[in-house]
Amino acid sequence: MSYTYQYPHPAVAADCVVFGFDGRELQVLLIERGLDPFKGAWAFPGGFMRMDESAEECAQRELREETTLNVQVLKQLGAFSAVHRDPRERVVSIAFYALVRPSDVTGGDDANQARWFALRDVPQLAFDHDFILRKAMQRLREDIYFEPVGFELLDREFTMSELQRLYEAILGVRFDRRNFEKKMLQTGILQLAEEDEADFMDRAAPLACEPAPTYSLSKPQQGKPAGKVFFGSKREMKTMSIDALFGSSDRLSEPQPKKVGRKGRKFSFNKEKYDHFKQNNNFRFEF
Amino acid sequence: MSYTYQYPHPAVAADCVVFGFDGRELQVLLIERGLDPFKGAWAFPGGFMRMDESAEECAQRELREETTLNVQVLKQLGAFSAVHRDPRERVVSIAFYALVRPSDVTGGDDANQARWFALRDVPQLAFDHDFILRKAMQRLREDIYFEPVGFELLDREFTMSELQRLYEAILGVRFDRRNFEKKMLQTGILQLAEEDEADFMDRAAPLACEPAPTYSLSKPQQGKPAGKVFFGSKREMKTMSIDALFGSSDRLSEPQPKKVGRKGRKFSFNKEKYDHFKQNNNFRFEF
DNA sequence: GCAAAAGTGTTCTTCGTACACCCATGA
DNA sequence: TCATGGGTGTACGAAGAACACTTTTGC
Repeated sequence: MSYTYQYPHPAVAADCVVFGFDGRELQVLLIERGLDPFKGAWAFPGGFMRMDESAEECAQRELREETTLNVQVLKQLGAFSAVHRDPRERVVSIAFYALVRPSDVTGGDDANQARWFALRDVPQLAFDHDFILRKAMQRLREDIYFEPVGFELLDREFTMSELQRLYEAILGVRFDRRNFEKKMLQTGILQLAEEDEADFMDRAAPLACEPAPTYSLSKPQQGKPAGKVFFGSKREMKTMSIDALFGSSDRLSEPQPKKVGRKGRKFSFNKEKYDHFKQNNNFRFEF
Repeated sequence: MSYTYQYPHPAVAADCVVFGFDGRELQVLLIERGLDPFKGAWAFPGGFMRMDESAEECAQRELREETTLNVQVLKQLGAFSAVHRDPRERVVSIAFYALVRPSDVTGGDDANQARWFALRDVPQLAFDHDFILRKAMQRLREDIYFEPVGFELLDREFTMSELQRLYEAILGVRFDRRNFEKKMLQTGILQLAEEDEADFMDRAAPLACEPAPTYSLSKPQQGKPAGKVFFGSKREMKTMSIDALFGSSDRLSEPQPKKVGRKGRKFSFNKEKYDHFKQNNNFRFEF
């Protein structure tokens, strides 16, 4: 079978940058290439677009085929169209990124050569995928200003410090614990997870029927609108380049604790508010 | 001549959304289509990508050919790849947007069917270009948070209210004049245009050799770092949809003064700071 | 003269930020 | 017992937001 056109056409492919979070570091899902070019090198899942699917559908399909991952939401990073980015023929790649939870992945690791890499351990990638990864990181950092991102990356319940570590991993900054918690709760996007909620009621309710006023921090302030939320320290951020996230700087290597959060109140996202923020892009997050 | 491939390939095109500002309204540059499909309809300048150029180069070239405009900076909006977006064959379009100054355009209107449309007057467009325009507007509104945008859209010298009108046109909000000026000057990105600077010295210097302290507003505060800059009223913004900018809402139609700025101190951008902000994306603008 | 725009400061309130001590857990 | 992390509140300063009157200009 062959296909003939009056003018030359490039091939069009879709590639997919999948981010995960193991509670400590940001990770990326890669595939080991089994064929030339770049045989043996690592690359993003992806492949050529069919004529009856959009680029997004293609990315979704390839991801499913190559990693067994079923991802609902893909965000387009853009088209990469440098003339010689593929040695075989002219290929324009449309790249996407996706966020997945650790729990969604553990089951389906049937894929032969799919593997998670911590961002700092990512080897040199095939094609222009290093470049694409950089773009994806940039984009993730930009998006986090306007959209809460944790819901897709964390398990349903998480501690405040897990959430904080996620933000720190993505932005490459460290926040003051108390301020982080304060501002995160101010948004009203978080609620105590059920168990803890029950626990909380147990402690608070036996004597008084109303929620103990001393725990007002634990409950999202329903009355007030969420308002702006700005985090952390400008100075720290300014001096931190995106390279830090790739391990080429050692700024982030120093504070590397051994174990992940021991105990702590569990939170979950208020789905309604979360979706609202996602849709309206009115969640703000400043370093 | 014909080109044959083992697998089907889509055609790849680049389209270009060019924004301009006439001092009052945001405008878009459109081309009347001379051929089917959509003959007679308006569309963005654009065309098919050659094998020896990137999508960006293609957009640049097509823009030059169709409108005689030479645009340095194109920003990619993304790829549009819906299966049936072009009735002829499968076409993936990579869209860009550009900002140009009125003064850069007046000269070269050799292009037959190129025309500026105020955003509210844009007719229904060919292909999925309506959709692309919406994306472009969204993107422009997002970008304006992180990058000063005026330099590319305003003439070298402009009054504070021209700048304000530009921001209002893009964001679909109205700002308090005094607060807008205050915060804009705080950034240090503006300076008095030369004539006015001279005028200012004339008035201030004859008696005292030092700049008159009463005019401190007129000079960017060089000492302090720019810091964050947030504008306007949250409430107004919240209730204003992007539709307002397309004229489907009448919120913006009411306050429509007849004439453009009469007189006022002229400002220009401090090129150095401007480029710095552009590069580092550390300019912030909040409604 | 009249309508529209330009020029100009202050006050109140909100929010960001910095910061320290005690307790619980697990090694 | 020691190290790590969790839990909690306050005080200061910066910045946003609201706001009115006078002068100038163009018609």
